[in-house]
Amino acid sequence: MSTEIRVRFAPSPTGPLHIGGVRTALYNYLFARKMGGKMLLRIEDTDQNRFVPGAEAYIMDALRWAGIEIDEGQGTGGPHAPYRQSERREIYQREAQRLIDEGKAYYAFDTAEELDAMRQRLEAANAPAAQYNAITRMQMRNSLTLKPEEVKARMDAGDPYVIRLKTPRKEEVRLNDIIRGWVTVHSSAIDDKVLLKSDGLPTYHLANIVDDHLMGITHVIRGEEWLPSAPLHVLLYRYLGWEDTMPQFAHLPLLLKPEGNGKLSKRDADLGGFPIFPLQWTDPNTGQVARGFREDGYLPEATVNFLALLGWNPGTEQELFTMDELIASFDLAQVHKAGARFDIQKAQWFNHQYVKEQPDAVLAPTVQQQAQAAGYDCSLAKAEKIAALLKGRVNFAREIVDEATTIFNAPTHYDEAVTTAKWNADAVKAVTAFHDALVAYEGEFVADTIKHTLSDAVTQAGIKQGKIMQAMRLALTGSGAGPDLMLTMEIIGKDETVRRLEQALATLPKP
RNA sequence: GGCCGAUUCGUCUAGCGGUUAGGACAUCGCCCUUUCACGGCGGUAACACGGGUUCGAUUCCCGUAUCGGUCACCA
Repeated sequence: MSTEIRVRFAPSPTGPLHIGGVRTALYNYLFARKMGGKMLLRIEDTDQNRFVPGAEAYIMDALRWAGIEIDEGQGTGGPHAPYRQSERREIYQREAQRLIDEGKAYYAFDTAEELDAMRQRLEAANAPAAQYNAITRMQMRNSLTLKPEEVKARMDAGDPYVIRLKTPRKEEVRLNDIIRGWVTVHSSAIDDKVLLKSDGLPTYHLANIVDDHLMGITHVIRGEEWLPSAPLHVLLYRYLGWEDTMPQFAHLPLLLKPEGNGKLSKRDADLGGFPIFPLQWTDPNTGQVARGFREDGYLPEATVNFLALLGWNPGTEQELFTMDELIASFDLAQVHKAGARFDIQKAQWFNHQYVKEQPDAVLAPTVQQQAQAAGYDCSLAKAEKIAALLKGRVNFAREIVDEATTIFNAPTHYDEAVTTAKWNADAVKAVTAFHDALVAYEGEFVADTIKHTLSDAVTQAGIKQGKIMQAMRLALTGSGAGPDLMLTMEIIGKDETVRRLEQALATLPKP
């Protein structure tokens, strides 16, 4: 008997993966790695109506981007293939048939209209719950109420039918959730769920139990929205005779709106101006483009770190984690029970932490590309220097170029407040002296030597350096604020520095 | 509405009977810096309410309130 831990991420390919889904996948992955187990990917595409082309590929791309590795499953293969539920229909039909044969499920022929009528009738009668259950099923059209000959006749005639679970009338169903502890539900609250749809495909409830069992899943880690149907799943394991190897459940708290009520939605993302999908997604039907964390400039490491801490924490004060560190400290018992509001500011802070630690050479291509896109001429070497200068100031790599406009452009105007306050006779004298010193200077033009040249020139002119630095900055960049001036000059080069000083002297008002 | 779950600073959270209720984001102030930012230091700020249990409840139990989820031939 194997004790290997096996978990699965089982998304439905109905569109781009929601960021909450990424977190669910992440927790599964962390748990699997932590326990030395396996992470499976299964595609739950049993709803033909909701199938969206490209969604499956998107899911796999998104997981790869996040650094979540799949050990077995769709796209990877493994001993339990196929991992796409639409390709496993015979398996579900076989198990559903077994439930029928054992009297634990039955055929139902009710039409949508009949079901509607039943619910309306029950609601009108103020029934506690309008559901297809132990009581109401005897008034419906199914193999429990119809004569065997009629059931057979209908099936032979090709009448559409579903298979429903014969839920017991009164029975306590208990399950021990790893995160929440014991949860007890009375079977009367569970209705006769459809197990096999009239198109021959299973519903989630049947497919997930059958596959989890067949694939040897030991822990089901999924969103809290499944908690209400978890007792039904326990019942199914029992009826299928698999209760002794039933996986353990862990229901994760949901991601909530940044403000207001309800769970996080696409709409909140649009309103708040932040992504809700890991990768950009273009709807194949409408052509609408939804932004992604990746395209917005979030690093996968930052996104993962942010997501990991949204609902879980290690109990220590550590905030920054590599994937390996997350794996080492992850513990399902430390997952918080309540839903977490989605705070994009925190995500930005995490990104800042990671961007400033990126090697300059890694940032350089992005900077160069952004610079070129903005119409600037920028070598890779220059991009690397700019990255070094500015990466600590930004939340996103793409913002580096925004911060670098004073490097690419000579001033087109000069900040008025700074001009008024700092552009005086001493400033002109100092800028002139520095200009002249630079023209005569023949050595290497780097921050260190520039600093000395500047300092010497200004001192010789009889001026205190501190008094004119703002003016110097104004002359060179047009602004009173910005990154280190010496490094800025090094990057723009001697010729351009000299030229800008001349421009300032010629343009700024004579004090 | 029925059922299930949750409830600590504005937000993410630590806490698992006795703490000056800790950290992080955000915010404010100070320092650093020739400037801005980064960074460092510090401040403001929380146990939903009511009953129990207990020598003692943020912590355990029960109500109430509020929030969330779920009640499909969707997952």
